[in-house]
Amino acid sequence: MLELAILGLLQETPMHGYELRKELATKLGTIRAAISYGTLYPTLKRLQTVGWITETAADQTIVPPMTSKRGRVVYKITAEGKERFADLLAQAGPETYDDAGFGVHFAFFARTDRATRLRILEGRRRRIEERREGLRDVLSRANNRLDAYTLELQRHGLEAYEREVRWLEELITNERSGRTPSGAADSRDLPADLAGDASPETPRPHQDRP
Amino acid sequence: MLELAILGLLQETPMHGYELRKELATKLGTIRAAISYGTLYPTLKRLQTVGWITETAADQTIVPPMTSKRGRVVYKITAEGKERFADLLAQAGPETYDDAGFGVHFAFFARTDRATRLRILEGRRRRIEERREGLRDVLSRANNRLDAYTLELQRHGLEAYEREVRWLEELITNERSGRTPSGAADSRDLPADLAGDASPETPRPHQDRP
DNA sequence: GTTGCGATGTATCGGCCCGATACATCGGTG
DNA sequence: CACCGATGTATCGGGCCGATACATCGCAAC
Repeated sequence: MLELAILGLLQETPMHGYELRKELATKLGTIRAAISYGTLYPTLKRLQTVGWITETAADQTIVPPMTSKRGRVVYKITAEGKERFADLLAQAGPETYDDAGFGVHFAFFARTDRATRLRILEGRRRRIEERREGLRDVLSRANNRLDAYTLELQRHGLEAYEREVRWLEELITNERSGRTPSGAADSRDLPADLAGDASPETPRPHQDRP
Repeated sequence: MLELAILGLLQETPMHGYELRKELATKLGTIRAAISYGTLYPTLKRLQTVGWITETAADQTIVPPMTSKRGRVVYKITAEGKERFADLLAQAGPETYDDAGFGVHFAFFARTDRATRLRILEGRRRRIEERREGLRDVLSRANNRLDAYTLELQRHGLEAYEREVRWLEELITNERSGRTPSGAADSRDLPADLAGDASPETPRPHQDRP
């Protein structure tokens, strides 16, 4: 799942690990607080060995600091990596509907075609509905087996599920009626490769120091 | 964190692994969907080696099935385990305030004294407030750097944080005014072992459905 | 001016936890 | 009696986290 997020960000622009972590944090903020380096670097290494990203020496002309020794490492997505990213975005397995998986997929919906978006939203809704029903069963059946605090916890969780289902329903309706959340361009018309140079009103996905 | 939950359940009654998993699921339903056996059994083993629980052969007189071969294993909490459970419940570290940690602690609030409950609720509130502020910063500062879907994801996450803070605030107010969610007995007076049967009356802290 | 501190930056290690898998028994129903 | 779903115990590979270590840069305080 993290692999997908990394490929997605590197598709926008090459970065080094530290930047990647920050971008990941703002992009997925609500989904995963902040990715650990103990996760990030091994994952980057893994992505290199399978050839989806490459490691390039720091671009000295643009970014002077860290001149010697253990210099910065800039990661860049490969052509094969772009293919894999597209594949991963399009194909939705069961892990696409859990909290982390759904969040990452959703964060890249601007790069996903409408059919896939709908499929994922509906899969997610189904997943949450299942959890909601399970919780309702517990609450109705085991009402006197649980103490008040535990019940309150369940009640609060149930409310959160109900709210999420409503949210998903709204998104699904919007998708069906052709509207994206607030007018983002539909990805069907995108060049499939907008790599480094950002779209007009999407200024610098990331601002490097002047 | 899982250790705490296991000790808590075994304090109510001895169980074998399969039961434990089910009880865990209903008790923590909203927190962690269902604990994996790949987590449960190693954890039980670990708890045995440190001496907080013991493994006893299945009680044949009561539970006849699984008569031979790889029989059921019933786990029971030890005296030291009870002490550790009390310690873990009372002392709140940083991990007490993350999603999993808070959920487990909350699920055993009926066994926690009021001062500790307040401390934990306030710590959790602070934690969520921090996340909320971070998210607000992202949303206000990077409004034009993110696409509509990502923004929608953040907005939804922000709303969830705001809702949780309100929920916590309500719980804190209730605690301060001496009311537990619905009148569960304060744990100071409990016999430390109330096993299976629950509180007689379980009204709603928060009234909702008819 | 140098000292020290906070932000930037790369990397590893132990450990928790998950999903997949394997194996075995028990209580039914066809 | 054959099968099947629920019950039950257990391991393995791998993802991810928190703690930790180490190095550089920019800057402000002394």
